[in-house]
Amino acid sequence: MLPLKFFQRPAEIVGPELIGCRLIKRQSNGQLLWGVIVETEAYSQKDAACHGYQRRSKSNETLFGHPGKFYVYLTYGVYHCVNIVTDRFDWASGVLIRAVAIPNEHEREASGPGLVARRFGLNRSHDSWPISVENGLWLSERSSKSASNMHKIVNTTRIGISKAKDLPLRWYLQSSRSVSKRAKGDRCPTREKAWQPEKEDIQ
DNA sequence: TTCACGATTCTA
DNA sequence: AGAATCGTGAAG
Repeated sequence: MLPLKFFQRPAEIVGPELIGCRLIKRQSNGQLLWGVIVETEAYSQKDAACHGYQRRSKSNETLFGHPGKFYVYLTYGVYHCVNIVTDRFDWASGVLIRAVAIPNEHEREASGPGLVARRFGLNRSHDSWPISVENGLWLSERSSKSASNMHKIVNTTRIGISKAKDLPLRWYLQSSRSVSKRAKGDRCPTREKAWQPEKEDIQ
């Protein structure tokens, strides 16, 4: 379990460090569903693309709250997006989880924020949930073997927004085929070369 | 009450 | 490239 301290830092610091960490959910049948985070984006109050930009409301309240919680919202009336609240109380900021690589599942099963939420069964009812093992929904650190510092992390601009689109606040694991959209000129690795999570990654 | 707009995904 | 889809916030 990642310590609270981890989240009590600016989103642009937490964003890239979340790459390689695991998203874990205890399902109703008792089984663990988990995957490695391979793509993230950072948002904070000072940037125009952030939900908390100059506007506090019922729907984005969690983003202004304490770090270490999930901020889940509905977009396009259809898809849910999962965020991690970061930094400090009363300052809207968070990291959007854009893609997760799940062992023994299709590469693109959770390739995109809406698909991540769908696969993990997350929706508005999970909004403001603390990240904790007790709640059955948490994050764990990078494994020593898996996606980590020895893998290249690409830093590029965010996706699907109209405002502040030039800020380099998106990060992804270059060697993963589960990344939703790659930066211009970055070719998707072949299955042979690509990194992928393995069962042994979990402790 | 009305209207425009998405932190998206899927299909052509 | 374009449509689908609906909750939310701002305007009238």
